[in-house]
Amino acid sequence: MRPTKRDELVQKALKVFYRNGFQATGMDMLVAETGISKTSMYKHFRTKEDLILAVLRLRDEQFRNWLYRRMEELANSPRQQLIAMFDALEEWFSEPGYKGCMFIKASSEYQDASHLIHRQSADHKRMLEGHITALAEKAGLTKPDALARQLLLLKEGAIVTAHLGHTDNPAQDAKSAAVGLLDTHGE
Amino acid sequence: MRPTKRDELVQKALKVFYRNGFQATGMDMLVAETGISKTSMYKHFRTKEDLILAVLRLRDEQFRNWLYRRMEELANSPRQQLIAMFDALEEWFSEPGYKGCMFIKASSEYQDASHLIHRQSADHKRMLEGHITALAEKAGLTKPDALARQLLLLKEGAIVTAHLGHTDNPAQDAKSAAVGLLDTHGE
DNA sequence: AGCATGGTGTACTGATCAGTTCACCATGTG
DNA sequence: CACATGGTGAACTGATCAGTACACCATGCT
Repeated sequence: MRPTKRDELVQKALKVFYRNGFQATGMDMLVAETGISKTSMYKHFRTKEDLILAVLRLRDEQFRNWLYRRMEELANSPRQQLIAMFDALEEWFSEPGYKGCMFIKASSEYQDASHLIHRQSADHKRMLEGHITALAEKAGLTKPDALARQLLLLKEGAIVTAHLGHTDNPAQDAKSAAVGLLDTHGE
Repeated sequence: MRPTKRDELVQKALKVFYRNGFQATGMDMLVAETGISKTSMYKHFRTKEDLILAVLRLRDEQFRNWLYRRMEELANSPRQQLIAMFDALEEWFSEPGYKGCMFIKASSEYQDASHLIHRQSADHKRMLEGHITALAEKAGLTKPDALARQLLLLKEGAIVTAHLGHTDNPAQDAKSAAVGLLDTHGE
């Protein structure tokens, strides 16, 4: 099961969905942009929704790997890594074609909390929370779970603010706030 | 120019768009749900986009009025009002049918930063920022503009987190963080 | 050789999309 | 009375939507 057409499709569909939105992207556009035949798509995925779920799974893996790695590269101590999260975010925001968080957008387009796409987006956020909480524990901070949730509020806020684009550098605003939070959470 | 069919349409369309999303709501659904004829709609608005822009204008007015008033009702001093913003948010989040921020969703569905709908959403956030900054100034806090931006990051983060629903009480998490921030911003 | 696997291209279905057309109706005001 | 204003209903256009049907092709394994 090596690099198949299926994987190629998911990777390319990820880019198109990210650039263009989920509902706004039709299967015919996917055919045009990926060069993969519609027949083939529907052999691998029963519905468009199934394809989107696969895309979100890939994006989850991609994003978490990237963020965790980048945090480790930018700082050594767990405490500094938590802060470095916002420097990593700033890098992301300044990439050309930045269009916000795929999971926030997915939950905006598939609003119902019971919808699979919505729930899978929530799962992604939960996994992030687990990682950040663990890091806060390793840093020996008080109330690591509450702190992690607060840091992630800053992260989500920065992500949507960067997309709205009405503010200069939300990542650095979030970073300053995070530094303050870490101070009040002791050590 | 008193309560016309036009206003009625905008008010009812607001609810349908909020509940159902923008792209996912067709004009025929609007006819069915508002009881207003399609002919009439297109007499008042040249396109669906025009209608959405009118809906967003109403929502902006509605939301800011509600939030500012609620902050004043819940607290007296400017400083306490800033903190009360998060109690107001908690009330909002726990309303049945809460589906996140209409402007974040609008900018998710109309991603391009140059799109009118996207820009009008950014305008809404800018106006909020102006108000909160002024309040931070009245509270005599240091760096009121930076503080306002940070508080609003917490607000946006809480809004999307409450919609994703993977966390218990993001409003109170945000409030604790806000209290911490206010402390570091002196007085 | 035979045959399965995984892919292609094209044309189609029925539904739905935004938007238009046209004939009609109720109200109020000159 | 006449006539404008603001509304209705229903049928329509042409495009696009998700998904299907069918005939075909290339590869590789046995």
